[in-house]
Amino acid sequence: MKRKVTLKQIAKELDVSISTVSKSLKNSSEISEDTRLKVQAFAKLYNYKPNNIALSLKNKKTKTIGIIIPEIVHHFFATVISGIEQVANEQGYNVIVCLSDESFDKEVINLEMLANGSTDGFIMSLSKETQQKKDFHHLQEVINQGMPIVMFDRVANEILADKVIIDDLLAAYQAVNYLIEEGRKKIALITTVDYVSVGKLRTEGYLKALQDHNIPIDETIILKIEDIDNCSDVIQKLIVDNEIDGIFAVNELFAVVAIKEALKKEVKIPEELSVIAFTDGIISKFSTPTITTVSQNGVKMGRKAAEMLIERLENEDEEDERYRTEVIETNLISRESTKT
Amino acid sequence: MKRKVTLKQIAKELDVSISTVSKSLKNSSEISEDTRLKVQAFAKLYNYKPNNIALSLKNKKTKTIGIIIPEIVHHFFATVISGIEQVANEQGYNVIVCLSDESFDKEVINLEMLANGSTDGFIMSLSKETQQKKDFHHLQEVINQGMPIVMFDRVANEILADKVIIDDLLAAYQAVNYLIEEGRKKIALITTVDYVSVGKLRTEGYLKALQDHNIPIDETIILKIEDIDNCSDVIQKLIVDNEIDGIFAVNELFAVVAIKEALKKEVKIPEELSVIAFTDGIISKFSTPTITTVSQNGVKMGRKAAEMLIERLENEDEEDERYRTEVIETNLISRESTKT
DNA sequence: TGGGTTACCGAAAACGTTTTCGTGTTGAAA
DNA sequence: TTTCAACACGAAAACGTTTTCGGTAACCCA
Repeated sequence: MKRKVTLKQIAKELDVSISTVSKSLKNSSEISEDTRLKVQAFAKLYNYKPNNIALSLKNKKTKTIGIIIPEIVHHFFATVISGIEQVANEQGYNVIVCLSDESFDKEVINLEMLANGSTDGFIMSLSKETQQKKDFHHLQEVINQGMPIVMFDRVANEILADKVIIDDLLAAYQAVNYLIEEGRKKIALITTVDYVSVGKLRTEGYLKALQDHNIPIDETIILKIEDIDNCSDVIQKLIVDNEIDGIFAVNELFAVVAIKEALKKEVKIPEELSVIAFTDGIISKFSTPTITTVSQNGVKMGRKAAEMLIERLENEDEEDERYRTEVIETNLISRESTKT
Repeated sequence: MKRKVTLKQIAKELDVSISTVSKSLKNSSEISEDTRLKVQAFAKLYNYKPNNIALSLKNKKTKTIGIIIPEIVHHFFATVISGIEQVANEQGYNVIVCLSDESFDKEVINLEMLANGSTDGFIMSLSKETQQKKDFHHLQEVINQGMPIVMFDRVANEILADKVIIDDLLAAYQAVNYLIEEGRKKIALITTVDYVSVGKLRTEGYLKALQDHNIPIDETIILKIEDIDNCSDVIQKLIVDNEIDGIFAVNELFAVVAIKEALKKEVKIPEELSVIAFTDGIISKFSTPTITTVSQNGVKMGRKAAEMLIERLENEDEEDERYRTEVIETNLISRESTKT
């Protein structure tokens, strides 16, 4: 087992100084061609590669991006990581991924851990608990230390930072509009609890669409679900008890459960009941019927977030305090769960 | 913006030496209580946290695990990462994720990049291209340098290293058995091209099950699919042209496409056609009908891989050359796509 | 008074780089 | 012969830690 070779070892073997070796490998004109080639040959032979840690310490740059997200077994977050990784890779950065598991404490711990030199900046989406507590001092502290943060999807208005979002309100508005224009009169909403920022915005979009079409808002067909694992009963009740003809769900899981419950009760989709879901994931594509969705381009969001972060990192001297919020466009993908 | 404070700065402020500060913070008995408390108070005030990079350089340990996988927008791989992250977190390690995109070159580049000091070891699953080329010198080189690697799922027999796998052959055998015992006589196989190690093993399991029950092997109902995106036509043809009554698919995507095509042709599932898929993902749970699957516990695989790697890292002095291959048990999850 | 402890602290090396600044040698010009 | 530039290379600092080794007092005991 041959351990990694260092400049010092090469220097010793060739009986020159460390500086000479370093310069030779960088093709410095200070060094004679003779020694230069000799050193390079030797380095190649022993497969010398500079030690990243030493470089990081010297340059005060790790070329590493920290990603902190609530979970990874989740189609949307996985696509975002994928997007981040693409541009990170192009620009010579690595990504180090931490999961908060929707926990405030884990989010804080991970952030502090990585902030001590391990990464140059962060891309993150807040945990539910953090959004509920509205406690963002950990973010602020990291920002104060001069580390840029780019937030995506679940962002905090209270924090001054670059952000990448979709227009949740507008997209929800358009989705509900779509149902209305299809002729649906009684459109239910299946959403999350309010403290999740995107859930709240999507709910607002739903309400606004109804209002703009003078459709009365019926609180009994607005379902706020906390426990995603045991939602089928309450969703079935929603469908059975009310004569709804449309459902707007803030994620595809709610939608697919709703469809399954509706089919059980022999409600025809899309003839009698039309369903639109937020987030275009794998479920919508393969469910029967396939589900019309608002597609949230995770890869694009990830790419954009990474681009914004890296740009800040590469121009750190400029210290531009004008933070940008980038809005990624969504589009409605028509499938079998709606008529038109 | 207050940058991170260092030992040196604290030392200067308090007019003591760096060593004194370091020792004070470590509660060394060498330092008088007076100075100790003074230093600690100051450090706390300025929120001192040791710089990870400097520590890594000194200790020659990064406390970081490199993960290299083919893709991340993939339920199985995401669960594995999740499992790895769990135990890494418990043990104070971070994970840095790289994607090979099924490309040999990217796998090599990522591996070499991270091997230069960024990580203490690797957990990886080979890209398709690597398996096809059977070129593993990049792995061997890293191992020779003393970095432990744990391979999972798509492993290479040629490489001596710790591995975490499932018994693909046995699991496939059992799945096909299940169909046979259900009374199915003509069972088709939908699989990948042969160079993917797990695909090959699962195919072998299928063949063995048929042989053991004296069912003749019919090559016309064995489908090897290369292009996963355009497989529906050929799968439909398989179903229509042959009077099959069972399908064993090596992943859930093939299965769900098969089910959709069958339903289109009004083939009743599971009455006329029974379907079992490998890999228990999100599709199987929410497809209609839900799909009976061989569950491959990704979280468990990830956890085990991380445990094995960390154990090696923490006992590096011992240099135990006996590599282990851990087999994670699978289980068959009965759902609606099969009768019993 | 001298020798030995003990308590407290600092200097310096080490990890592996890069880079600035010297320094010595050579050759040519004056 | 002197002077100066060009050339080739090395020493050392710096990044932020930890840890070993010394060193200097003060104290105790004989």
